Amino acid sequence: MAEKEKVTIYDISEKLGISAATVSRALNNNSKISLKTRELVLKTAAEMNYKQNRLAQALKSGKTNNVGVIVPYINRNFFSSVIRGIEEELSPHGYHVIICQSHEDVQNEIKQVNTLLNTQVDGIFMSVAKTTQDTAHIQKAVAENTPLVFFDRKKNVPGLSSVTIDDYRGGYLATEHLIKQGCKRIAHFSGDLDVEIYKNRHAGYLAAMKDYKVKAIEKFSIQVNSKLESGASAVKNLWSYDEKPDAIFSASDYAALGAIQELRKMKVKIPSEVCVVGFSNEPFTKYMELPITSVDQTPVEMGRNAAKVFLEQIEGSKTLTIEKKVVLAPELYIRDSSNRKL
Amino acid sequence: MAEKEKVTIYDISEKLGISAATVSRALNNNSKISLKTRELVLKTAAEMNYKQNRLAQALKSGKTNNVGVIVPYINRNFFSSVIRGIEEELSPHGYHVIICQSHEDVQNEIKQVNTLLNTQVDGIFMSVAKTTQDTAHIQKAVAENTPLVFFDRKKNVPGLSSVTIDDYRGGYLATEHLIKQGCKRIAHFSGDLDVEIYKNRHAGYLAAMKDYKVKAIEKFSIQVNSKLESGASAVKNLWSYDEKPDAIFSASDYAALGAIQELRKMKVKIPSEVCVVGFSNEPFTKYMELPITSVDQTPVEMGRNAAKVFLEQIEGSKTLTIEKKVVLAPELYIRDSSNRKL
DNA sequence: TTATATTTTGTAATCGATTGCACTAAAGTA
DNA sequence: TACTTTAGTGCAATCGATTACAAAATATAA
Repeated sequence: MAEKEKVTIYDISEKLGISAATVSRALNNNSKISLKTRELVLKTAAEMNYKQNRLAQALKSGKTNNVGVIVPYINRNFFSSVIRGIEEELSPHGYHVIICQSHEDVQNEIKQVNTLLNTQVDGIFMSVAKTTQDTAHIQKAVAENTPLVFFDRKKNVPGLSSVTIDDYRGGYLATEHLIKQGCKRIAHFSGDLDVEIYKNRHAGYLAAMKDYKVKAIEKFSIQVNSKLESGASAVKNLWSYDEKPDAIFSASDYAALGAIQELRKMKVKIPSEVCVVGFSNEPFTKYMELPITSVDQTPVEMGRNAAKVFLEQIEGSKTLTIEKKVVLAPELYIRDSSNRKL
Repeated sequence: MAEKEKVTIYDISEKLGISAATVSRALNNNSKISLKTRELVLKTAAEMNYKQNRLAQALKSGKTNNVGVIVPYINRNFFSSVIRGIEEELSPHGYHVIICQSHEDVQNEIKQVNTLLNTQVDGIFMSVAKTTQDTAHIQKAVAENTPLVFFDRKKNVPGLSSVTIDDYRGGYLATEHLIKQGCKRIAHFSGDLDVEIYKNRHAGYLAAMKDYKVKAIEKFSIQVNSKLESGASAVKNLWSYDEKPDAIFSASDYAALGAIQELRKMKVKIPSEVCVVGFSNEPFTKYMELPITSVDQTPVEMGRNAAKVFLEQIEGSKTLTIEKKVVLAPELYIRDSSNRKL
């Protein structure tokens, strides 16, 4: 009904008796055009409620002002926070953010990259799926000259930038803190060591142990996944040994929580007998009755930084590929689960 | 460098010595075209690695295959879960999801609606900002014939569909549960009663009280916001009275948690002396040592349903506007904070 | 075999904005 | 006055795909 007819530059040109080219030039505010015509056009355009057709513009220029973000799941606090950062940094520059989920599966990831490239996004942000090994689909972006920025979980692909946190440092900080609490037998719950971030957290743990001359007991390093049960069963496992840990540094907050719950059942006192530190600073960690110490990954900042890297890339000369590796400093939030000085 | 030349239908038509129109028809698989040519074209297209230019297509057809979602903040669990539902339902249909944040501010909301309409999205999903009163910007979508589906927080605009949960029922269920636990003096923490969802939860609370002939004490209804402190101070307030509540139904999980923390400080036993029920089923509620009973809003389902409504709208006849109000049933997750039968 | 119906294909316009090139008119120079 | 600049516009092609209409090719009927 109301079906507003869309106003085009042709409507304006007709109304003013000038060519559409002139209208376009006036609107774009640059070329050589007389002040008089420009003002007339701008005024008329406003009166007629003209709105640029961004599709036509995109077709002509090849620039869509859309970027894509690929994450495993959008409703994980960490990822949605990164996306928030990206959106807030990019939105003032006129970009729209398209979100895609890989469901932690390479096949989906490949599909998503392809459709994003096909819709001609101006850039792609991604945190790769845990299982991603081959990077052919990612290199396609390079081949098509579409900037791609990794965040958190990256792959080493020449020409591509990344924004990550210093997981090694995060692991180091957490472990150092435990050592300073007087802990001597510190266990580590790591994620899949084939995934870079977990490998680095583990390395940070080992480095701190070494620096402070605390013996790292091999069987105290246990691989878990991000589930409560996984942390719980790791604890059962550890407590079956004669020599029991007096601290746990878990690369996952969920596993840390599972561990705490299990320890409670076993009447082990936290933090006096065992200190626990998690990783990610999930919202729940600070709400617990026994708030959990955790390493914060500053996800919103990560998103903002990824966006900035993208903008530099776009605004810089197109031919020159800059490969920028931004590494953010994680922050340790010390809470009751590991604070003996209460 | 590699800068792959994009293959167009003209390249194919040239290679095969036929017209681009024929190629287009073969690709679109519909019109009358000989089987022979179609197969030849499809084969060649595949060989040449042809990819449709979605921009050109969008310009011609006016359909972008993009939809926009406007939420207050994307990194709130509820909203990101709804978005997940929308994405998962729409992605198989070839749609991309663009996300926008209103930051709970009408001015931003207006801006977002406008830029989404300007980029010609095929549809808009939104949960309005708390402060939104005027709906002129929303009616603009109606005027431009762009389907708009509200979820959770809606406005009454003729012609627009919505997917919400039955907040009234949620409030009723929570209150009924408390009554069945034997509670007689049930307090209610409500949100801003100008906001429909909070009004309805409140109404559900009152209705259950009435149905079960439990006296609703006026001063036991307190307006809070979604902050821990707000819940804590509401408790202080309530406990200054001679007659103290023996249950709290909070329309916010955060306020419920704040209340629990305050009650703990006051050495009030939960659930034996006071039962507490929250609303939203935030992830943290189930992780607490004293897990909190809460009303689940089935956000992913809400997103899926909103997407379905949109698809119906799109696929149905364009002229006929269907106004569909989907109301989902909330679910009460009973946990220790209100379960006396432990 | 010729006339007619039916497929199949091509031509050209269209979606809206941008831009190289050409042209006009006004200003500047000798 | 005659000639060169230069500012300001218009023309028309372009970005790629779609589609009404016309034309050609093929099939069917008489």
